[in-house]
Amino acid sequence: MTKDAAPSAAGRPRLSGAPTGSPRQDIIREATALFVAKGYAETTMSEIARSAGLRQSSLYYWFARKEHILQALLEENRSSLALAASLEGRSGPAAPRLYAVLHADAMQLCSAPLDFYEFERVARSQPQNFGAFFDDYAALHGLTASIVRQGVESGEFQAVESEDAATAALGLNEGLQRHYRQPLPGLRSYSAEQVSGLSADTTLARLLAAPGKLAAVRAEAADLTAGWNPSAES
Amino acid sequence: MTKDAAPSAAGRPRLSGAPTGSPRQDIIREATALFVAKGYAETTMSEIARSAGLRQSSLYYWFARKEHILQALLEENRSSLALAASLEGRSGPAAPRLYAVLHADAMQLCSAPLDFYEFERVARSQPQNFGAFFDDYAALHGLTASIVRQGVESGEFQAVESEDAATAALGLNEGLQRHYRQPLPGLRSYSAEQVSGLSADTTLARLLAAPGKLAAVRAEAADLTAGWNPSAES
DNA sequence: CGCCTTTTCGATAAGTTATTGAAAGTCTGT
DNA sequence: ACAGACTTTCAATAACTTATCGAAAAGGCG
Repeated sequence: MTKDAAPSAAGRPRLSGAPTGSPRQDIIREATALFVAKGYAETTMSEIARSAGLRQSSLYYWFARKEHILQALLEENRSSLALAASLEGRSGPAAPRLYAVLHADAMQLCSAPLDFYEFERVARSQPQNFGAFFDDYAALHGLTASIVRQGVESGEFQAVESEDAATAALGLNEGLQRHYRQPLPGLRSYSAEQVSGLSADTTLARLLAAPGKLAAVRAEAADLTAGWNPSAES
Repeated sequence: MTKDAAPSAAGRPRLSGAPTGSPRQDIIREATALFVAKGYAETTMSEIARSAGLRQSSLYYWFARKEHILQALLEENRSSLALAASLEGRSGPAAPRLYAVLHADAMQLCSAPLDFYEFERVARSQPQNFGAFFDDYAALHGLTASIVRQGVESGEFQAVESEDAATAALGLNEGLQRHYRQPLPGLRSYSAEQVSGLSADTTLARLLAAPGKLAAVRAEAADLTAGWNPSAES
């Protein structure tokens, strides 16, 4: 049941006559487009089925629950954690590493198919299926706090409590991604790059012992991120 | 239709025999408790009806749509805007006034019956009914930016773009309220006071030209807020 | 007493997620 | 070639949701 992708032409043919490619991937692709356009809660299984070219009840052959489609989406979005894991253990000043991690996380939050909070809501209602989500978050938080601690110990950063600083930094990322996804009426709207820059700038400006170095930190962070390939890590 | 509160004993008696006090207020009260406990989307009209002592369909005599109950809730939660409006025009240093506004806003976000993002989601789906929500937000943002600008001009703050700083400050409040309402597994949990302090501390530490003054600012802000009564303003 | 207003109720429509058993193909072994 | 197993799809339907409608049950008033 729920095989990954069977390009075989077996099974009852579709009424729509549509060419049955890789149903699982088709469903994920169409669902992603709909989630992006309308959000998770507002997208119905009937709409996904119509887009993917089969009937609503047939969807449940591939995904027993609506949340499982979301779960399949999640597993393609873990790159910022990999970057953080890589940069946490690297030598050199902490500030550019922290900037790179925060900026990459914000960019990922902005470009993900789903609003972070919508994702979190679903994850919380299905803890047994989304344990990886919370594990990843806790790991990212821990790595962020670790980089902060390194910066504090080296004197780059002011003397802050590293766990709280990490919570604030990630919370700022989450709060600001909203302003990219859903600009509030009457306020200016931001691009993903602007949101990510604002968030990382704000956190670093708060932490740096020498605030004048922010521009240099930003440039160094760009070097760290350049050529980063999430899947090419040990 | 939808009268405010008619303590008259007219109308068909309830099957439950419950004493029909002020149905509208009863419904709001019970719905609030359920929203706090389970969230808006997960609370059904049937549950609200059961708690309030009438039938599901009878609810629609008092509130034609589920969102109207939420709308009624909103109108009791506008105190931080009033504080901001009061403090924006006041003389004296900007830092304590900004701290007081941000702290009060965070406290309100934490103590509100509904998660900010859940509220925003509903508001966005019913713009004609929730225009006041967006108006209030834009007003709070404008006042916050104004106080930031005052601080920049007086030299208390670093030279920042005031609109962006306000966006970041409010976004941090919104992002952190989540950590109070729904602590993520594996991370420490915060009280409302801790969340609000962390948020206001973080923003002010980022803005202040003299970071060492944060403790003093915090104390002055407490004085500004002390004895503040939302409803006693011109 | 008959009529109007207020409030509640039951029945029901239309939409949602999810289950079930049957149908309609391909594939495999003999 | 063909019986049986396997894969995939479908229609029907259950259980739940928000919301509407007309009827019912009271009080108030001429």
